[in-house]
Amino acid sequence: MNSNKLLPLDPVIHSRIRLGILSILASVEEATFNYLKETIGTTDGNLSANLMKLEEAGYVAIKKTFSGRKPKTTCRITKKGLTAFQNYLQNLESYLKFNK
Amino acid sequence: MNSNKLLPLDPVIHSRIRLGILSILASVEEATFNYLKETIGTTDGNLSANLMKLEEAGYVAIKKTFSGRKPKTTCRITKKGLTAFQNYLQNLESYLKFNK
DNA sequence: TTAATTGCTTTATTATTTAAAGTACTTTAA
DNA sequence: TTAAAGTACTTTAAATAATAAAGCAATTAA
Repeated sequence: MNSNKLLPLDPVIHSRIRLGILSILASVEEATFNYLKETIGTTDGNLSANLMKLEEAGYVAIKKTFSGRKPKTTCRITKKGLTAFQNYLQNLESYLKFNK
Repeated sequence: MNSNKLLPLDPVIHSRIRLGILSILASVEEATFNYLKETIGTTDGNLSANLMKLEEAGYVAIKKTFSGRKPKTTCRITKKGLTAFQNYLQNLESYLKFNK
């Protein structure tokens, strides 16, 4: 038995949408709103709200520019976000490898 | 790039408490209320409510007996619960191994 | 015998998620 | 050229869920 306590999971990260956002941003340098939406498989409103939550936590940086004449939202993970994400993954292991 | 779509995560399982319950029960044959409570690190009320949710979903079976003269709640994962849990873990990999 | 403890469940508060509607344009087509 | 449809989001409101606090029915200890 390697583990007998489960570690806490950062509630800012432990939501399907936000976990998805961070998983993607941890591997991809930066991503657009639409890329995130399609890859995660969610709605505009849900993604918008969850991005704001991650931004408030300082886990992602959101850049608003224009692509031609259309608004464009680009997101990247911050250093703080990456650290938090890595810590989340580490704690998650206590669940996945319980008793292993 | 191995993956470019994130798979859905069963909402009955994707909660810290319920994920903890299933992680433990998947490895331990059966567990008492208190063992779960201490291992997960939660309160009585929270554990009680989440166990009921898992029971309603048919993911865990709850047995109520007496240990001497005191009530005792013992939980085990059902076949349906194990299948759902394994599926959850498989889908979770699409997050953990994104772009890997 | 009364106070504390155990082993839960129930209720109420707060937070989160989801869906729907709204805003501010841009593009296409009549 | 203007009306309709589309894009790219944000905001609001409703449904769900999580957490904390209070409650209950005993048992055990002082």
